[in-house]
Amino acid sequence: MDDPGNGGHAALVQLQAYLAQMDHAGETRLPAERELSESLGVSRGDLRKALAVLEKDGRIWRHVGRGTFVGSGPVEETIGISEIAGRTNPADVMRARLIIEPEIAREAALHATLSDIASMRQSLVQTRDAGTWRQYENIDNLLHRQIAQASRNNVLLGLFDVLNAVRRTVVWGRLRSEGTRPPADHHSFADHERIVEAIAERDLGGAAAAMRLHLQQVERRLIPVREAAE
Amino acid sequence: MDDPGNGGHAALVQLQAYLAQMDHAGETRLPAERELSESLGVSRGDLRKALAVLEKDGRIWRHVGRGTFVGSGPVEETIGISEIAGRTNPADVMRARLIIEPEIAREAALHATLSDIASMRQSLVQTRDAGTWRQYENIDNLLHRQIAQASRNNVLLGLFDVLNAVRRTVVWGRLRSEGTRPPADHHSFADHERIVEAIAERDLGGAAAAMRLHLQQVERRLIPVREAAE
DNA sequence: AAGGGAAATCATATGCGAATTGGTTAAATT
DNA sequence: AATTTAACCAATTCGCATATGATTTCCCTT
Repeated sequence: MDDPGNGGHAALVQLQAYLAQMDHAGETRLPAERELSESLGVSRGDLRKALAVLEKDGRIWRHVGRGTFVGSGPVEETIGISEIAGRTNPADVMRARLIIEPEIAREAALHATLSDIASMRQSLVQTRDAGTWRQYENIDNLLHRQIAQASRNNVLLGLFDVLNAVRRTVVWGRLRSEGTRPPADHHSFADHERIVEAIAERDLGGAAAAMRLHLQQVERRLIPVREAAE
Repeated sequence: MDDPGNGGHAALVQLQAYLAQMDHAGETRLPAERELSESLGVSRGDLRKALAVLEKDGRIWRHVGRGTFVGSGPVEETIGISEIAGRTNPADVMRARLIIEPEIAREAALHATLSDIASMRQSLVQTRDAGTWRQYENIDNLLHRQIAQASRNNVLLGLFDVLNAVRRTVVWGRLRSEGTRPPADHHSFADHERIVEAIAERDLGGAAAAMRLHLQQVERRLIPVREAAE
């Protein structure tokens, strides 16, 4: 039993027993390696070998400074916007918007309450009254978020917020010339109205199509034409 | 000029000048109110009135403990998974998956490299070899993420990660009975193979359809039937 | 001399208290 | 009477001490 090379195996057995006993208690974090090695009566090296096996097996999860946990690892609690934004570009952001926002509009057409729709219509008026591009963009942001909120699906709303944060980080600084204001015939005004009207009429496909059209207009404006690519 | 009631206006003018001078320097954070009021030679109360005007206008953004910033506010740098997960339910998560994952599969069919596809095929084999449900779920997770990675769109990949983290938080603890292993005729095996094959054949629509079918199977398994709702 | 274990060391993460900052209220001053 | 000033509150950040997993070094046993 004390053969060299079996020490690791013995530690693995003891550790598995410990895990089974602990898993029933609902605890997910196990003691520090220094304590556990002494508690189990095995060397820290052997304990680490056993832990490595279980980690590769996906039964535990280790992280420096935090500890060792049972299960498929503590779900990453927060995600960094800049981590995503740092490795992408405006084209990919638009692609992602074109994928999820039309479907969000579709869900909104299905689930929006009358008060949701009233809020959207109020934002529509405010976009036309915007005196500066900055004001316009704020209200435009608000309107798109109101649509996401009207989907009554907090997961979609959360994904929208992430996407929006990434977008604002990626295109940061790309401000339109200050002082000027959105022209009265700006395409977005009509686009937005079509979207809200489709939602109000519970036209699921129409809402999705209107949103898709709107985003394609924005894309065309943001990225120089590249017809052949599609 | 020293009329009472005009003090606020004077402060607003000075502050706007300060903002214009600072905005060109690229700095987004302005000094603390106590310093700035002394620096501009106005009372803190008047300064705060001016700041309130600019904030309502969307030109600056204030947050306790952090400071005051120019622009439409410092983009929220991190988003908490539990904030999303705490206000949702498995049905909404599945809904969101059904919206974005098929489209991710479509993008993957368009952009996947040969090495991407090879990795997926390897995961396919491993899912069949999984000895426990826990192992199976780990590899299943990996496969879905490989597909998202193959889209070559880091925004979509980031959104997938968020969605995945939310999913794992929402259904946390809903573990299948330990010890048993996935049956050989588990529907996911065939589903996964169809998805990967469609991606390998660059069949965009097929990949999306196969993924949608797969997720609908999973949904049916997770949530008791509710045919009438659709 | 070789192998293995214990201790030292490193890099990362957390916890806590002090300092900072916007928001609010009370006192003081003119 | 009104405004400025100061004091206080609540939320946030920052720095330092501590904890933890990873890695290296040293020493002892055989």
